Amino acid sequence: MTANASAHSNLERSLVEEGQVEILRMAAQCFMDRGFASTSIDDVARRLGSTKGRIYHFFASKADLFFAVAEVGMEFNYAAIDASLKKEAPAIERLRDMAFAHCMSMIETQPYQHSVWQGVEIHLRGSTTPEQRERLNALIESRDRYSALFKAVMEEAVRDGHIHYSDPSIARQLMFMALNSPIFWYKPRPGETAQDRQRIARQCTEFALAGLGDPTAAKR
Amino acid sequence: MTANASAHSNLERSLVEEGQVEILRMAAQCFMDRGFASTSIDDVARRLGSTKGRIYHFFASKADLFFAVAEVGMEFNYAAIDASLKKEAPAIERLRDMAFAHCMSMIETQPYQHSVWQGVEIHLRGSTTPEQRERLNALIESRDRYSALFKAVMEEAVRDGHIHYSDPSIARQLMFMALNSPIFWYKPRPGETAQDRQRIARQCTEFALAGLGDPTAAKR
DNA sequence: TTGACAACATACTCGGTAGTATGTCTACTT
DNA sequence: AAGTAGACATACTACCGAGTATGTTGTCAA
Repeated sequence: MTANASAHSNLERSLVEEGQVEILRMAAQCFMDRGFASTSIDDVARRLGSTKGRIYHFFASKADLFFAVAEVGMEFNYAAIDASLKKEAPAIERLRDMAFAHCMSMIETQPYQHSVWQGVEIHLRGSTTPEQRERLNALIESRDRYSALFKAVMEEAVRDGHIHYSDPSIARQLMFMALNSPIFWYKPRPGETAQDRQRIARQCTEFALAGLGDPTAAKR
Repeated sequence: MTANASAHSNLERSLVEEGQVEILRMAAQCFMDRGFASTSIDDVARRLGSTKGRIYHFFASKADLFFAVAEVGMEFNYAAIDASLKKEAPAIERLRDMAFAHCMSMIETQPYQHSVWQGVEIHLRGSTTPEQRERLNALIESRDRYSALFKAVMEEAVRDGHIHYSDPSIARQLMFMALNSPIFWYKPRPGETAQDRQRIARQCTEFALAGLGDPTAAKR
């Protein structure tokens, strides 16, 4: 817990000026709890024990704040899978590591990831103002690049004969769905350890790998 | 398509007075496109080519309309898996049929199911007024009973040694996540046939079954 | 034919919320 | 010591959207 938590904090600090970090954290919590549309700036301010003024001093608009949260969330993900991605190992092994790391990121930065999800959903429905559209497109692009990292490794694992499926794009959707699912149902338990979270991520990963046709998956 | 579409229409007609059906359909579309919170009653009215008056004549509030949509959605699901549930066959076979039928229901009544999902999410965040709370609890209860139908069959299949996993509740979450996922990424294609949708549902089903540890799954 | 009611449309109220304008205090510079 | 700027708080505006109150029109019963 301490290792990852501090890693996240460092990343947060590197991305935004100190002082905005707390705002982002509380905003992410609110967006997860009530959804973007139902969250008022005053809600976030209340959670901060401050007022609107503080938020609007740093962020131009509600959408601006939201995108900041989502972008930090994506940074978490890139950082999480980085080591596994570069590892020298068979594709199937890299894929498993990336999947696990991704899933752990979903669990340990859940509020941020929930905002990322909402951003993607908003994009799918297509309802946005022209100005926010650009920022949203950038987020989606980031998400696509991230997804492509998995795509490449998956294709390699298919060539190696370790996984197989009919429609690759659907397969990726299903894999991410399994790995992302803790976003929706994970709830930190009092007295929970890092091992507990790892067990969750492991089961999600094995489920996903097995779903992709890896015969060695879920044999535990 | 015609068979299922008419089945849905019949169910819709049996559940609500004729004339409300069109309202429910358009409302479901709006809720899917913009989300519950961002959908205004005027949006729904515009989609209907009418005004607020028509909607408020039949539904007491926006929340009332939403719950009506979600409840019809759940009725679709119960109806969809009914035949598979009663079938005389090994548990693993019933499970596969139920999973497939459920997934098809997600695809073919997508807007309704998206509302069901949102309802569950709203419940998870816990933010609602006391009055709507009761109606929401009923929806969640319906969802839980529905999930329990799968739980029973899954336990039987485990006893038969056809599937296996560590945490049953997580396993069920993951299975539903895979089966429900078309809610989010399915988009009807022009000129699409019922077979196309079945192919999608089949891949989701095989992914889910394989994820649950069924060694015969995804062997196609 | 006339009333009564269902199925809407029109016109309005009113609260909540995004965004703004302005004030205040502190720290730091020179 | 005075000036400046950052980091907020306070007070206000303007609008949007849920809900309501009140028409209007067609239909059907008696």
